[in-house]
This record gives sequence, structure tokens and C-alpha cells, in this order.
Amino acid sequence: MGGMRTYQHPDLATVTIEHALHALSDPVRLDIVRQLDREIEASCAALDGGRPKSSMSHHFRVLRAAGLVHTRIAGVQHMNTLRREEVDKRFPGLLDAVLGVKG
Amino acid sequence: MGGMRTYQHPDLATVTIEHALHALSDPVRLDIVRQLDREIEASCAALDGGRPKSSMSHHFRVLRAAGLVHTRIAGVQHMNTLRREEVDKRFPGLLDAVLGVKG
DNA sequence: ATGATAGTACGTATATAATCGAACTATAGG
DNA sequence: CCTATAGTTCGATTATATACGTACTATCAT
Repeated sequence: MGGMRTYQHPDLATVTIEHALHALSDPVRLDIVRQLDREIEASCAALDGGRPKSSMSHHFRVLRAAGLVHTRIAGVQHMNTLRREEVDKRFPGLLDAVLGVKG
Repeated sequence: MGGMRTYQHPDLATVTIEHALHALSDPVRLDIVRQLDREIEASCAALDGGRPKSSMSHHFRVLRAAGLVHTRIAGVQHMNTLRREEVDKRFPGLLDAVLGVKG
């Protein structure tokens, strides 16, 4: 069924490191995370890089399920943020390491 | 073409963070890496946790291809080590973060 | 109400990965 | 040379992911 009122965001305590690593290991998703790390908040469309909406929806769902991204509904847009503090608490240094890599 | 004389180990510069994250996102492989982090050097069989040899061979191959593990042949055994220093240089803080997680 | 916009849900096709038995290869020891 | 051991390679199976078109839903503006 189509649009929804709210999203479910898992408690980081229930997210395993394997789960988080898997979510981060896809280039599209890693790119989303990199952009969110800079942009603070962005709509799905703003980060799609020309990809179809259904593909992006899939990747955001994976990122949400892994506890990495929070999505709030703002009118017609769904605004995404990195769950930085919570992820840092659960996996200290992980995002710093992943986002700090060059090349 | 069974056993081999030597293994190919990629230059870490050619390994992407996505590649490394994917290799680490499998529970069997993460367990291997965790054990190598403690044991310094171990044969494949010592880390198999009762799994078939062909399955383990697959996982070691993935770990090698991602630049995470080095394998040297010592007689009939193939001894594995974590490529700690090189990985730390290429992906600073990554292994500390991944291996430091509890639960 | 109509239309436009943002995104989800579903279904399906395709690709990638995990699992593991069986046959094989290399080395060591008797 | 024969046998045991450690691990690889091959091939087949199954599971998991990705990609994306189409239909749908929610919200907003007119």
C-alpha cells in the first residue's frame, strides 16, 4: 500500500555490526550516506542521482532497517538524516572510518 | 589445478571501502577476522567452526580479495594473518571500529 | 475536485552470493 | 610408493539482493 504516515526506526541496540556493514557496502547507499553526512537533511529525490524512484525507495528502506537513516515526512517530501549520534554510540568510530576514506 | 604454490594478495590501494565492507559483512568472515585479530596466525582448519572445507575456502578467498587477510603456505597448512597495518593505513579506524563492537 | 509532485508497494527479472559435495592437488611421513 | 592431511576447484543448488516498470497513495496547490 502506498504512502504512509510514519516510519519505523529500529533501536540501534537491535542492529548488528554485520547488518550495518552490509547496508554500507552498496555503492548507491554509501553515496547516500556520504551526502547525508554533508547535507544534514535531504529528500529522497535530492539524492537519487538520476535513478528510478523505486530503486531509491529500496535503498532508503535498507538504510532505515540498518538504523543508519531517519526519515520524517514533511508534506509531500520525505526528509532523511543520518542517525549520527546513535550510530556513533552503537558503533564507535565506524562512520568516521567509513566516511573518512578517500579514493 | 588443485593446490597452489603461492597466493595473490592485492595492493590495498586497489581495494575500495565498499569491497572491504562487503567482505566484513558476512558473519562467518567477520568471525574469521575476529579470531585472526586475537590469534595472530591460524590455519584455515583452525577457524572453520565445523563448516565444510569448501565453504571456508570460499570465505578465505573473499577475505583475500578484499585485502584483509594474507595467506602463506607452510607445508600442508595455509596460515592466515590479518593484514592489520596495511588495512589500517588504507582504512584508518575501520578495523578498530568493527572489531571493537560488543554484542 | 483536478492536477502535479514525492515517494511507497508490488511484481518480476536478473545478478550476486552462500553452501556444500565430490574430485583433485600438494606436501609430509612412514 | 602409499597413505593421510590440508586446502583448492568445480559444479550445482539455493538464497539473497538489485533494478526498475507500473500502479497506487498522500499531500499540496490551484
